Amino acid sequence: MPGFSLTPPADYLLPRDYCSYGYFLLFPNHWSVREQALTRPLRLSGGVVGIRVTQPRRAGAPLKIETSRTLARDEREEARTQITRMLRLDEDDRSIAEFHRLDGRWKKTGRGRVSRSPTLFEDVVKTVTSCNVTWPGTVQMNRRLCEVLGAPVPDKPDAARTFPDAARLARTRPQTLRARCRVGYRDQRLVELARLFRTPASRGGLNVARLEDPATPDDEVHEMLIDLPGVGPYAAANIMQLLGRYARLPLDTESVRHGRSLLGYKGSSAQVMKKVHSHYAPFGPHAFRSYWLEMWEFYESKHGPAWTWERDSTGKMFTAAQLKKA
DNA sequence: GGTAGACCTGGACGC
DNA sequence: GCGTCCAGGTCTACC
Repeated sequence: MPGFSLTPPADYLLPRDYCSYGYFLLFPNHWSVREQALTRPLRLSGGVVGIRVTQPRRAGAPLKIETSRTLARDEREEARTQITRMLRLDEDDRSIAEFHRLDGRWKKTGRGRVSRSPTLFEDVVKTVTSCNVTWPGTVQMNRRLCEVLGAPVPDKPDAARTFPDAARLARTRPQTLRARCRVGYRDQRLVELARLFRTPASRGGLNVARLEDPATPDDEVHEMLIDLPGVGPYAAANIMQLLGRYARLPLDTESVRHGRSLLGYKGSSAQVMKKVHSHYAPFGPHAFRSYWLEMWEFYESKHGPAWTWERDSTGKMFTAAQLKKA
């Protein structure tokens, strides 16, 4: 199998750092528990390619990237960029060290990276499909978006199809999204979202470069995100953490549950949310990482390490009823 | 600025 | 197996 290798940061451990956020369980991602390998298709300028990522069980060991076809040099660079984004290999070591200084609980395990998607568009759509729906619904929507609108990996009919890009989603009829992808009332919003990604900023579209520029102030990024269809305060804060901006907390009903059961807060949902917010405020620019890793540790205490979770049977672990029981 | 109610789907539960 | 209830964040209308 053709491929290439990628040198990660010295502390990088694929199972721990990739299986660190729920999106690792969403199509078209697939984590093989048995092989401890990530597979998924990527969309490159020369067409779709299937990738398989593995790492010897040693922090910092080179990542082995196997590809379903031989890539030209520029395509390999594209794949490298997307994989780097997805695995957060570009997360500044100093940022992780600073986080560990602020919240010493994670230094020993080395946790700090939270995985994401190869593109911002996929992250935004995944966030919108996680709003106002239980986790199995999110799993279903993402699976169907790929099955209905994704492109196949050439010569690999059994492989997952790509996540639809903005161009594909922008020309899909809302009725198709609703009927075949089961996205419900999100149909029109998703199409509008895709159109905003497709339209140049000079013609009223989304300024993606400005959003992804680390020099853009948090407040400006938040303002741009909150204007997007389907994006409210929770989704905006979540997209911000996916952009590497960890100061804001995407608080939802799960946060309230966490605040009550683990942090011992009492009162109305709004009061508990306020208290949860204050609880993580001392972690400043790394608040989200403290919050999220605490939540993740709780899930793992109930279900074992995330790298042992099977994608196709995990949905039911995170229904509201199961979490209440936990 | 704050809030009530609609939006849509799938899981849970009772029969 | 069927019907009903409920969970979930965003958006709009209204005060």
